[in-house]
Amino acid sequence: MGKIKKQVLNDIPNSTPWNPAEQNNAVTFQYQLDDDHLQSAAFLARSLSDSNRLRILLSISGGKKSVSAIVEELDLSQPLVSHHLKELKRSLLVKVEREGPFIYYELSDARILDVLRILSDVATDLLSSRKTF
Amino acid sequence: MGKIKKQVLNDIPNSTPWNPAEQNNAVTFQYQLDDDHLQSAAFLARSLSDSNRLRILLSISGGKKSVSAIVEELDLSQPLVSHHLKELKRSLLVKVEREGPFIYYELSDARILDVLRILSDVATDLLSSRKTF
DNA sequence: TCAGCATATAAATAAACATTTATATGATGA
DNA sequence: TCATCATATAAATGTTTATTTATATGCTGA
Repeated sequence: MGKIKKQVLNDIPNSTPWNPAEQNNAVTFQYQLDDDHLQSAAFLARSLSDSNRLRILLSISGGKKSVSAIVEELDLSQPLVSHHLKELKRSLLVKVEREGPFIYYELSDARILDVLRILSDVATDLLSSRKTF
Repeated sequence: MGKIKKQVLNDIPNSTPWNPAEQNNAVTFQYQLDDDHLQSAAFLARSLSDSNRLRILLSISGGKKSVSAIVEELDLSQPLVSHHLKELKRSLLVKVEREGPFIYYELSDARILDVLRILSDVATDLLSSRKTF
C-alpha cells in the first residue's frame, strides 16, 4: 500500500533542531508547535478543506494556468473558480501573474502536495482499519 | 426543510485503486490523487481547520487523556471540548476508550502531526514577507 | 436507592462559507 | 472608438459551523 517517501518529509526545511522518532509509520517531530503555529496551520488547513479548491490546486501544481483553462478542465463555473482562487490567494497558496487579458495562477509551495498525499493516505488507512469505531 | 445526513469519513468512496503510473512530474508523486482521494483529504483538512481542535489533537498526541484533563489543560469549556472531540471522532482522527466514568481520547494517527508540522512550516515561509495572513 | 462527578447532548445564535446569478472591470484587436 | 473576450466582483441564498448556556445521561460509591 502507498506510503509517502520519508525523504519528502526529511526535505522539510526548518530552522529548529529536531529528533525524529518512529511512531505509527510517521516521523514525529519533537520541537514545539505553539499556539501561533497551530493557528497558522489551521488557517492553511481551512484553505484545503474544500474539494473543489483541492482540484484547482492540483490542477495548477504542475505549472501556471489561466482561469479559463482551469474552468474548462474542471468543469466549474467561472465565478466559482475565481472565488476559490481568491481564497487561495488570500492564504498565499497561489502565485498570480497577469499576461495580457489572461491571469495565470500557480501553486506557490509544492509541500502542499505532500500534505494532500499524507491526508489521503491517512484517510485510506483510517477507513480500512476502523475496527475501533 | 429536508435534513441532509452529515458526512462522515466512511461516506467517502475509497474503492478506486492506486494508479502506479506517474503523470504529475512536478513533484515526487508516487500515486494519483483522484477526486475521491481529494475529497477524503478535504474532509480531513476540514477537521484540522480549527485551532482549538488542533490544540486538542496536539494535547492527546502523546497518549490518551480524559475530557476533563483536556478541559483543564486547554482552558476550554467542557461542552466545547466534547463538541470538538465528537467532530474528531467523526473523522476517525481520535480513538475513544471508556474507563469507568472517564472517557479517554487519543490521536489515532501520528502522521497528522507531520501534516501540522508541514503546514506550520509552509505558513512560516509564506508569511516571511509579512506578518499575518 | 441516592448524590455527585464525568461527559454528552440540545437549543440558540451569530458568523462563515459554497454556490449561483447577474453585472462590472479590464485588456485587445478592429 | 467599439465589440469581445477574460476575469473579477456583488448580491442573494441556503448550509455549515463554533461557541455558549442549559440540561440530560451515565457511572460509582455510600
